Amino acid sequence: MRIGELSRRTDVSVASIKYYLREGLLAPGELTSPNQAHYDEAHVRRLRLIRALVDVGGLSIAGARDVLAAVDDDQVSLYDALGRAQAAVMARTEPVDDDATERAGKAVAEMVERRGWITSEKNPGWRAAVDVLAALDRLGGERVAGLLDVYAEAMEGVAGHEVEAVVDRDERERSVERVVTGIVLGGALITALRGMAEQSASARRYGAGAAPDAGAV
Amino acid sequence: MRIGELSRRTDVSVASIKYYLREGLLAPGELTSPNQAHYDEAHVRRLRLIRALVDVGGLSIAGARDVLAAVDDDQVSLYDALGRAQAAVMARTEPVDDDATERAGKAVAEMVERRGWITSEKNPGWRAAVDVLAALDRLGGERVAGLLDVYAEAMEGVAGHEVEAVVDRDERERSVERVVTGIVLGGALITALRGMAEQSASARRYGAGAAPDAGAV
DNA sequence: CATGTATGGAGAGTAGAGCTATCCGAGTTG
DNA sequence: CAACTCGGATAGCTCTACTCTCCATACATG
Repeated sequence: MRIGELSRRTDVSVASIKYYLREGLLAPGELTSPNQAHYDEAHVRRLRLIRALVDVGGLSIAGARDVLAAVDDDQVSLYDALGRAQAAVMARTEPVDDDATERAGKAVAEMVERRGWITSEKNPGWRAAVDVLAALDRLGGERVAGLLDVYAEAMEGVAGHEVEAVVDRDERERSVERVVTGIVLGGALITALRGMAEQSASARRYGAGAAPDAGAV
Repeated sequence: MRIGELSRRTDVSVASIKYYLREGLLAPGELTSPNQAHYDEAHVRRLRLIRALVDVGGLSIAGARDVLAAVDDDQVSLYDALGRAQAAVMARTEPVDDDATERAGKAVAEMVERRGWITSEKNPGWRAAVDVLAALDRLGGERVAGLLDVYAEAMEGVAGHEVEAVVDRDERERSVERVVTGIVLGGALITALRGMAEQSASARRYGAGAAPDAGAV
């Protein structure tokens, strides 16, 4: 198919498709003449993946390009893909060096020790966790910070299931794609469900009748 | 203190402070003369909160203004604050109307029914959950979608603890602030810990020695 | 008390992100 | 053969989150 049909099939404007081509998120079609190209089902699929990562997962175009490059590059291991997808979904901050950060670093290291997690300070999540705890420290948010182990336990349970579900020893490319969608869309799903669960928990705790449309905007 | 000291105390540039004043994220200082104003500890605190929401929580300035307005407005209930904070952290998409969305809507409704959650379609999380499941449906991501109940159960556990930790019947304003930081920063913390837990789980499953710096970028 | 630096407030300017529009010469369709 | 569409390149646009400049004060220092 040519670009017009690709656009119709995916509900992405021709201009945007051309933009993604330029930015390297989407492979060029096969040229049949200097100004005519063929696109196939793989392009349809890729475009849907791009929109899912960007619209639903909230990735930037640059972030999406990064993780998609990992999907395409068969030198990239599942571990690397995991790290890249994580880096793409986490807020990046430049490091500060204060007491709060130091205390936060210690708290994370102790938690990892306590739970016996096999991870390192190079994992994007480690840095991000330290940043959050440091910010909470500066704000006096000790009640939230006190839930560190609650959160950690919940994520430990989730992560075990995710790894089982997502990895498949046979097909590398599909596996990497599942890892990426798992991290990005799974994260969005967790956020969404947390919102619903919180509304439910507070309704149950403080009376369902109090605010029937509670949580609506 | 005057604006210069406020800037030094918080590591936020004077120009940015003025911008936050203009955008209504930060209340004006008390004027002692037409071009001289006083700022106090509340301003320091608020600025730190702004930076935490924006830098660590990834909120936009408009999103931060929204949730901070809820903190300041004593007409806003804890329920409303919950909904506003949720809306600010979730990716907003315009609704599509296709088969995938319909199936996703059914899956969410059934899950809510099954678990007996007290929530409604008006909760921002509900819409977001439907969007994610629909995107997974379009991508053939059934393995991730199959974890819906795993995620839901984990979030159910987390939400219970969060509501207990965060709400305080006595001080409304502080409570609202805790709700907001809990949703926004707690969400960032969950994302970070999930990343670490995933690295750990995959290292444990597929051999820790395989990739010592696994997950690094 | 003169002189230099800081201040509040307003407006304009800036850089980057993510498209969108226009143009062109070359195919394709009816 | 006329009207449409294409691939590719470039320019332009809108929005966000600052950042800069200006000016008439105000405070601070010798």
